[in-house]
Amino acid sequence: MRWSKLFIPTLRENPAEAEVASHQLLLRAGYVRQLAAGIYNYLFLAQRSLQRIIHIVREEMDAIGGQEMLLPGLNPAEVWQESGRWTVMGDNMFRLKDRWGRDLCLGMTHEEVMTVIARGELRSYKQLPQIWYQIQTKFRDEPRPKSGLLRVRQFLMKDSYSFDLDATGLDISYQKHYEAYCRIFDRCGLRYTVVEAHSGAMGGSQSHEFMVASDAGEDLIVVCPKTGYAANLEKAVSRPVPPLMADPEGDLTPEEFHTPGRKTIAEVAEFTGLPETSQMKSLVMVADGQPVLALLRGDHQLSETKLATALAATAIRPAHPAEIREWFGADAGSLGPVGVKNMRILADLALQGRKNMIAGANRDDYHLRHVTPGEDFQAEFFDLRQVAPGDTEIHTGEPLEIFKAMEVGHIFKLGYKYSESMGLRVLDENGKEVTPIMGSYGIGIERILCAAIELYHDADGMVLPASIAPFHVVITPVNYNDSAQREGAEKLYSECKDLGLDALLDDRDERPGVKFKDADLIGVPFRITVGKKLSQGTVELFVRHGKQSTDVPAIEAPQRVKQLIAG
RNA sequence: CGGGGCGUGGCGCAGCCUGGUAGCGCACCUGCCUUGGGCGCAGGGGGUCGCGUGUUCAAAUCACGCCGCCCCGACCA
Repeated sequence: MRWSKLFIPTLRENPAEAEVASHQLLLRAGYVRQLAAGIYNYLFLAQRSLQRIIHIVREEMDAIGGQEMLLPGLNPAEVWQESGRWTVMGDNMFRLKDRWGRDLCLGMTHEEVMTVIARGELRSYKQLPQIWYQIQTKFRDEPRPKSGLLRVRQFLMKDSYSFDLDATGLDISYQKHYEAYCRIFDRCGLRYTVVEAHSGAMGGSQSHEFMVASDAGEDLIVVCPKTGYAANLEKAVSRPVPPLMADPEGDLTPEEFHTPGRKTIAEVAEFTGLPETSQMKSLVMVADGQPVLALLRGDHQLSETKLATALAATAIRPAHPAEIREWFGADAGSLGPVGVKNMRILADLALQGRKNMIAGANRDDYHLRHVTPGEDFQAEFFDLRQVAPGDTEIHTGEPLEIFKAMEVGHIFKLGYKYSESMGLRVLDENGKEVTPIMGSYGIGIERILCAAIELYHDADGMVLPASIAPFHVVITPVNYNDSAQREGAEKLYSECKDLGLDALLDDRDERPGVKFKDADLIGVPFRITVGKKLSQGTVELFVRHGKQSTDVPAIEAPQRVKQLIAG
């Protein structure tokens, strides 16, 4: 294509609202324009790049037997009410009414609709397994869209769903997806980590996320380079650093002492001269309307996800100050488990076996010393603790690393949640009715592009992998008014096209600097520069990644580009 | 939903405190010039100053209300 005819609105300066690199560059390079918060127009370059990503996704999904469909974005309320998610999704769901006042919503994902198709048509075990997928626009009314295309309200997702006769079948479908996802992200040129993910209180049994390490990401992941352990922080387990001071020996009796104005763990630690690891942290939470007391070692953080999982709760929040006062007769800062009878007490595993610790006395400005779990109060023990820097791998004690990452894919064993609640049944080989088991698998299409930009950019712009760049190569005559250069460039352009390369001819009457800057910005991986040396039959081959430039014979240049892309 | 910031030509900003002429850089258009990293000269077009109400002789500027966008937090199948 000829640049002079294209709409590629590059910007010299960074738009003020863009914070993360991918957002800045997508705007500057003329890929996208914002229409509203979290809603973007994908212009020519973005569309090309996304189509190349989609092409890769489609090839790999087809390769594992996936069958592409296209389901409606507009859904009737009924199917979501059947699964119960009409209410569970809350404000994150875009809802609307038709002219008759019937409730509709915009699809956030398509488990329900896929299950409706399946239950209407699948009759026999002979029809299983099935893998159905689509590449489709999803709508989510995010409370806070941010970071350009990273968290938006409308986005493209490849979502697939597997239907199997039994758990063994699901394992196979799951594994197929796992491997297909690796191939997809490999082909897109991403460096990624597969982590164990929280599968939710929603009946899921196993789940992996495909994460790209980046400070622009919103997730934290825990990785052990030595053992290969990798998990989302929501799910990760670890061996905590040992307590800094041994507990006093013996079964001592709890003893109240005055702690005026000391509310935080740090203040109490300083006041008592005992480290935070000798303190017991008491957090009052409300899970599905029920109060619960969560206990942790003083230096540890509660994982609300783990607590919710332990309680099988769907909604969890910290208690309000008024609730705490009502239930405990004291304010946060002086709370503890001793004498608490009106709620469940869950304690983190790190408190198991500890004794004679410091805890709040449930009396303002008083704490207790010599508090021992199992003796002075009873608690249910669970892993409630968030992995912290310095923790080690739970089995080996090898060091763990924690870093930010963005989620580009997620695979999920759904189990029977939707097939059960929505009445999907088939007959097995004995003629007995059985409920198929499902899996659900998503890929964020735009996030692949964002992740690639976050991973591969420099001060001059994007450095996209050839597989997802909008063009493979740009042919840049230094002076388009020079007829020799112009003709040489035209020739190279058609040769590139003949080789099957996606070529862009920069036929604009611009100064060379402008053309170079623009080409660098939009991230085309290769550039053939046609200048004065053309008279000796030589052009320049510029490699965007690394910015190396070499003189090559003009007749060889297109083939060289093709080889570099293949290699 | 809590906290903070911003809204002035397409983009980036100044002007606002202390009310009175809307300004700069880039981009754009025309002409000349130039052609290896966002050239140069000259001329030119384009702005309901987010919206509304109020104060005032007079509002981009002051007050109140609303809307939008960004950031932090909460939230995030």
